[in-house]
Amino acid sequence: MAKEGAAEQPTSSRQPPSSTAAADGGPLYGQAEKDYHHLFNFTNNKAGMDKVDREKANQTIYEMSKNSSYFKNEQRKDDNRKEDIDRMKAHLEAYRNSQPEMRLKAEQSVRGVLQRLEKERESKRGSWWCHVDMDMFYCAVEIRDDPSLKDKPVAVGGPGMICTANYVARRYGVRAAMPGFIGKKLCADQGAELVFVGGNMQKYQAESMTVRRVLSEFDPHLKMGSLDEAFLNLTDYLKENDLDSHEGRVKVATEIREKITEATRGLTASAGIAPGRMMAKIASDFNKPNGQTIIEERDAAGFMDSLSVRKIPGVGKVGEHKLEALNIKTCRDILDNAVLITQACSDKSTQFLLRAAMGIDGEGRASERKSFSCERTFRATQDRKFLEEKLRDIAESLAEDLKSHFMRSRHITLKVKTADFKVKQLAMPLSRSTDEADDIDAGAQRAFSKYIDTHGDDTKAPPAIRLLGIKCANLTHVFGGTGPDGEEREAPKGTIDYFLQQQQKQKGGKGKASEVGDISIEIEDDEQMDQIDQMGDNADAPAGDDHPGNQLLLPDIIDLEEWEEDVDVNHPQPQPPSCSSSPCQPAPSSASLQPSLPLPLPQKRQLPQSSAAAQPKQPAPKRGKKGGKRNQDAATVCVSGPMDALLKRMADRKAAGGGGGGSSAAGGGGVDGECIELD
DNA sequence: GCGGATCAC
DNA sequence: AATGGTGATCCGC
Repeated sequence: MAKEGAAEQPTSSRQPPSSTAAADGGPLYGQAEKDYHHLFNFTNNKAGMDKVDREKANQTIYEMSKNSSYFKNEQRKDDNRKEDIDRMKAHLEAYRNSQPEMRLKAEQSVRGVLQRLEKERESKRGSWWCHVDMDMFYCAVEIRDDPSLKDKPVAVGGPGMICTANYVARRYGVRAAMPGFIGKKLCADQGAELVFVGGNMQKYQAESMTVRRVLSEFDPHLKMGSLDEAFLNLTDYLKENDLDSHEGRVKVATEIREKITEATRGLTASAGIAPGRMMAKIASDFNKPNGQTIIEERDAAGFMDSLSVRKIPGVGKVGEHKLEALNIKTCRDILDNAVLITQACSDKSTQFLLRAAMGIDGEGRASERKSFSCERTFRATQDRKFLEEKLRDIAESLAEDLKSHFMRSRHITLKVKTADFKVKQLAMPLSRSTDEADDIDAGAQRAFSKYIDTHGDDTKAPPAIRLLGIKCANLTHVFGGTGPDGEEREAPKGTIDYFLQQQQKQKGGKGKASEVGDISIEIEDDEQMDQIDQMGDNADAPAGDDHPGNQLLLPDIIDLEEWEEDVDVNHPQPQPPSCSSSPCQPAPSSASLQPSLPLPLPQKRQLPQSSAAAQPKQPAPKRGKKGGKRNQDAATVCVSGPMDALLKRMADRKAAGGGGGGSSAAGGGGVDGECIELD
């Protein structure tokens, strides 16, 4: 209620130059910030900086960004979202004015859905998940190995992009995913100098393996999300070790973190234990860094209720703003306004949001990889020859990638980003599956020609381009043939590819040996999929895969359950927020947090809160106090570092050297608009 | 099926 | 010296 007016703001969106005439006469900062700073991904809304510093940082960021093409594009996108919102609001208005019987029906339907979900939650009791998240992982490794960095603001990355920043830097407003030159300025303005450290993927991978080794003791089927985080199903471990109690969980979380710190010679981790994957993940972020949070079943609902919707993995900046336009800020709000959401969101989104708000995990099967992609940013140019060569390089890189994974692709998509940051994609089906650079290149070049043709007539030059990329999809496994150098294609032991290869050999063994040139397999049946799932834990298959983050070969032990429905969001309306305000989360009911280890965190206190259900007397183990709200004041800023790509690229370059090899593109013979023919 | 968007890391 | 790269999913055409 209320709030409605906010969306009415004129925003002057439509005319690009006039509103952005900000160049000189444009809006002054004070006003501008109100309108725009929500556009940044990294407005710090967490603790760590006091308000003054925060405003100062935001001003600096705004000043450095306001005239950039990047920022102007962000404004454009934001304006589009506002239009979406207006449409949505109109839709909702129509609903409000609809026949009472209709609304009654909708309400009953929602009630039914909520009841079903409640039942589902009930049925899933008793399973315990842990999420472990390394604190500022890359940065922590670098600082450990060079203690002189300890008290300086440090960022892993470069002037172009920051992957991870330490907590000293965060105090100046430096964030992961922030361009390095802005971070540098933020520090400089406050008399400090940001130290950049180039990353070393190999090292991080090694550390990650160390962490994994420690964790596998608690759950041999653990799933590494990325180098710096992992999900564990602790249900069995807790039972088998007689630790299935609050105290037990506290103990396990503490032990996990201590063992990690010991094994990594000083790196710290944060952990969350909860009756679900999603809640565990949220919990691990709750007391970062070097902290832990345990959520008991009886506290789960209360914990979720007070949580900001932004904490739900899958609700990002845009989703948050859309929900905010509906006046929905917390998970409790989601449930209270379930009918509204039903009307405003797609079925998928509605399901997702309601489930998430109740703390119910989505069904997540780690599916087979569906695409390979490669994209490069460079200085914007119209030089066609340069661009075509870039495309060739990318095609070669992808071909290598495909080959090393024993995959072929039958469909490519060209991606083009112009100097004004607008992105276009062009699909190009191929006539057959391929892993040859020539083929990929031919398809991409054809798509590129098409792009040029449609974006510049004879009189007007095509726009300058700052990024080119290719995505290969429609994948099939390939075994048995010969590789690029004529050697037999054999998948590395321990990989899914290896598994399938063995299977294929067995099958082939009964009749015709594996003499068949190329065999393509598509995995479709569930049984096979399950087998693949189960092999992930092969401890012997660390395999230094050249690919850092991915290669999901780790299974996911999920309780059965049929409900499909996956993860994803998509809601209706945003609003021109002036966000920033939310001082982190209130910690609801009795989520007990257990410090342990050095832990510089101040003890958090909680006031009794009207936590709905009577508070069963909870064993107050050591210190953890439960009760109600917690204020997160502390100087600690949470933000887990988004993993990078910059580093990946560095590593790739180092490892691969370079793809060279010119050779001309074998022509896309048959033309015919739709599918490019390959010989 | 395509192209645009959003999200996580 | 000018805001990254990879993979996935969803939605509206």
